[in-house]
Amino acid sequence: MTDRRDIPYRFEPTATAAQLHAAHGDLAAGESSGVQATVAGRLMLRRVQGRLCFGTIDDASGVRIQLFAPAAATPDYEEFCGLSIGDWVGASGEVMKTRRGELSVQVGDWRLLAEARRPFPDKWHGMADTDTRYRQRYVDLWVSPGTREAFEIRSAAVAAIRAELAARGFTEVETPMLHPIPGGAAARPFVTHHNALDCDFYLRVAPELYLKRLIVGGLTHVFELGRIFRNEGLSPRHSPEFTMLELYQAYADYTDMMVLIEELSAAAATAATGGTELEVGERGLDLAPRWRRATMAEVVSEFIGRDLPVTGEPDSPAAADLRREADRLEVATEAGWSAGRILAEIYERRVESEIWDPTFVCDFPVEVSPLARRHRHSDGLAERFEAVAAGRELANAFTELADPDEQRSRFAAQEHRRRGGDSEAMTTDEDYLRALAYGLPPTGGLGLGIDRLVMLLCGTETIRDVVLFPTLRPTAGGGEP
RNA sequence: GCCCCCGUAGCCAAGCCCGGCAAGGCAUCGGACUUUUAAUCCGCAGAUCGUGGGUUCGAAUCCCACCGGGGGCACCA
Repeated sequence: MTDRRDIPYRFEPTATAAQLHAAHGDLAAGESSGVQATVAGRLMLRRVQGRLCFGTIDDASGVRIQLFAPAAATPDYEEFCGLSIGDWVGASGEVMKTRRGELSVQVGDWRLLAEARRPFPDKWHGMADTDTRYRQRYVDLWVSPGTREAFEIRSAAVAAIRAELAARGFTEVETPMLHPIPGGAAARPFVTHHNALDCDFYLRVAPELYLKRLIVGGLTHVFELGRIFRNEGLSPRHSPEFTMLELYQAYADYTDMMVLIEELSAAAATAATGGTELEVGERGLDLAPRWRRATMAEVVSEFIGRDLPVTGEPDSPAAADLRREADRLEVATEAGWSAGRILAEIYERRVESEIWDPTFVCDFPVEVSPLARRHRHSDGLAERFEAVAAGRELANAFTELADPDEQRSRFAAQEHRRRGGDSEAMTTDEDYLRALAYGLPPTGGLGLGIDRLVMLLCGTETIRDVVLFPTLRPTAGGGEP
């Protein structure tokens, strides 16, 4: 005789709930299929009615299926009725529809697969406390509608991006996460220590400088899709660890990167949601190419309502003009900032969040773009853009700066800012300069925030909804008793 | 780091302004029920009201500090 409480070492379902609904959904109410099936999942609902018991299990296949257990046919019926909501159960029997037309497996045999020793949340209200949802995601995934879906969207989007890049001949690589010199982005790093080498390392803030070393090394199409770490504030749009697609393509420039971002984003949206038209909050958004291209000067001028100067030394009339606008918009500036720096500040603080439809904001001031090549036509600007949608930055890209001498002077300018108290300014990476000295061909590169893209696909306002285990302050002992 | 809001049973919650026995629902436990769909009906039990201090005859409620979360600012993508 089977001990139903004896957990088996192995269990073999023959069908998922989704498969059974697809194969037998057209059975008439009260009809039996004659087909045997074994299903397994978590018991989400249970209705005992005297000599009949109905259970609803969720097997994560997207739909639930009912277990129909008549006392006369179900072994250990009393014990079956005693199963708790949240228990994992496997059941075998004929696929049938009840008189009320609910597709079910009539339980001819069953096993307990795991006991829920802690009670599951309310079957109707679910889990409302965000703290508990994030800390106990293993419960949230079962009881909160949409949680699992968000991570399926995320998985589909990432898979689509990898497939698109493979089809274009890109090589996926993995570069160090432990960096002796933090580089590739203006951000404060996490610091850690290696005992055997007795030296500090920084968790990477960007893989950029390593990936460009690979272009020097002849890997002409490379990308890395992985976690990066920035020791900065948390917000609905910022997580200390987040996922970035970073990509470099030899012989390409930033206009090629625009096309690539459009195509990758549209492919990810289509794979994950079935189309490029999305709903974010109350508003619609379409990721289909072709996205708007506008210069930073244009979008800021539009916002303010008149043409603005773009470049100028700190003491120029252009800088004074922009400073007046910044003051009027209550954007703080510092003495010694060039016109471009002020323009970029106004853009970041006031304009970016107002841009809704997907837009490439192009031609950043060169002084805020230390790794981007100077614009081929416009003095004082760099061939750099950010992709913006729904008021949020999605991606950052440029035509890469390849000249080692100019790169050295750009690093020097960053060092100067660092000495001035800017803790996010870059430090000089001598080995990177050496790599450039071996020759970096014309190259386009991009960094695309995967979490931000998935947020658009899910229509959510908070990054924690697309991160399985968001960073939270640890609790004593790692959890409640 | 600063500002605002929140924290009541395993879960969802009322009560808090205006101090006076801590509602209700789900889950659990016991009972009834042979086609349920958040099953229904009857009954039992379950609460250091986030933690600590203060005011008061009396504090979930008012005050202070701390812990945790959310939002905003700052910083950034």
